[in-house]
Amino acid sequence: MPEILTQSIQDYLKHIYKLNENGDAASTNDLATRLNIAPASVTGMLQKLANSKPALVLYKKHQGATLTKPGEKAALEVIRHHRLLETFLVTTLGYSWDEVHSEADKLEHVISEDFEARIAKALGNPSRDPHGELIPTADLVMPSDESRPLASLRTDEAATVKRVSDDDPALLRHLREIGVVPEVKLTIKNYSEFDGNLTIKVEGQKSNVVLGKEVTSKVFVDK
Amino acid sequence: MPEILTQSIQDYLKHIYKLNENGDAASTNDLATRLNIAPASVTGMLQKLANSKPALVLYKKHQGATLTKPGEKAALEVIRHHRLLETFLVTTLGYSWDEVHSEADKLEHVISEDFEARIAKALGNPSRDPHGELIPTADLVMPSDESRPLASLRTDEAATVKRVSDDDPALLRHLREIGVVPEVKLTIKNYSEFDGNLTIKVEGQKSNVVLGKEVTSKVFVDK
DNA sequence: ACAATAATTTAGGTTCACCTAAATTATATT
DNA sequence: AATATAATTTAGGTGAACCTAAATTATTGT
Ligand SMILES: [Mn+2]
Ligand SMILES: [Mn+2]
Ligand SMILES: [Mn+2]
Ligand SMILES: [Mn+2]
Repeated sequence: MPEILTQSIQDYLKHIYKLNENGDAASTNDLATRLNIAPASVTGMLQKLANSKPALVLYKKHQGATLTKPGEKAALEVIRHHRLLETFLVTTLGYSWDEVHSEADKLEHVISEDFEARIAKALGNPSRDPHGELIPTADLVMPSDESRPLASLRTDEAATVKRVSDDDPALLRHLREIGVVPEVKLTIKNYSEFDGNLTIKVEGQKSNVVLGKEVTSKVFVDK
Repeated sequence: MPEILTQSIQDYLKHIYKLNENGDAASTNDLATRLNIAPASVTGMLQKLANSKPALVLYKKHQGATLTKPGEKAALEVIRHHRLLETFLVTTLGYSWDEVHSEADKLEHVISEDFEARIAKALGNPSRDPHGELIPTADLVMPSDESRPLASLRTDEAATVKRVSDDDPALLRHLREIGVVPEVKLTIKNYSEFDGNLTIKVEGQKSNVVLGKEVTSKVFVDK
């Protein structure tokens, strides 16, 4: 049993968790892309994680990987660290929301449970991070998320921004600029059948904006 | 050239720096003890650090290791991180001074220069950490330290506590209890020729305390 | 159904930072 | 000066986490 979860293993579990959120098993290639590791190396690690005691992933060759219960707990632990850290960096150290992701990606593996508890308390046990992403609870349960991609809305529909993808600083700066941040309301003025572009009125903004799929697939809203 | 300084290398450099502070070169065995690594492994690493471009240490077999200028800068970088982090943990997150060392030992390798700059600013560019240890400046210069071991004082001498060794939580809790913390004044009431014990009156404390060498060699004072 | 393409796995490396055991040097004691 | 002791180095490992190139297995389009 990997009594100690290395930083590498923690990263694998975190990314498998995120891929699993989209319904299906995490494929070797998808993991390789996201982790920036050769597919062959990913296969090796998946085999190891599946054969460890306790098994952290469920893996059948050519079928991708799923987390076991212990694997999921470990993943949620890392994700909780990451999101609490991002919140802490913004709230306490004045980072902007596009600067926190990479810092949190390093710190998440290193902080103690004590540190985690202290920042959670200092922040008032927040339920969402600066990008609106849900923070797993202290007992490692992920709150349910009803939001859906902005890209799935059509003309005249209205919704509230809930969360945005956090890994692209340039996207985050753009979103901030056009006012697309959590809890802001917006209305779809037009949907273009041709390219999927959405023309959107954002609450508090003078002019409408047109957003392509690269953006609307990374913003999640509630109706 | 180790363009990237691994966590291991950073630890070696930090400990070589500290051993060098006591005047002479850092011996293989002393490093092995402090790093909890077999002497044979330390030899290997010292050879590697001496042969890297640029060389980080000066090393001649059987003579121990000294830092080169680049090695010293790298060491001071890590030490600055460590001490700023300790200060931050105490000031901002309410850690007590015996809890911060191990947390800082992990974080010191991972924070960005941006993080370093932000906490330094938030803390008002402190010159000492919670244990009174001097913090290297942002341009990596170590301020000079005039303090000497409490153990070197004799009967009737008076002094001010400047810093205490930070790596033993039990010692730190004891020192706090008897009021031996930075900037506190004390007077030597008796020196025992036999075992080196000192009987000490600590400013603000009702009764005298007797301290052995294990303690008095880890407390540093100014006259 | 079958070839072309894509995804995945196997095989055989590498690097890093360790280890133990044995051999070699240095230093200290008589 | 010789010997005992301590410090240091050499030699020959290991395990983790990667890599590339080649081989295998799945999937897709016609
Ligand atoms: Mn993030
Ligand atoms: Mn945790
Ligand atoms: Mn720094
Ligand atoms: Mn300290």
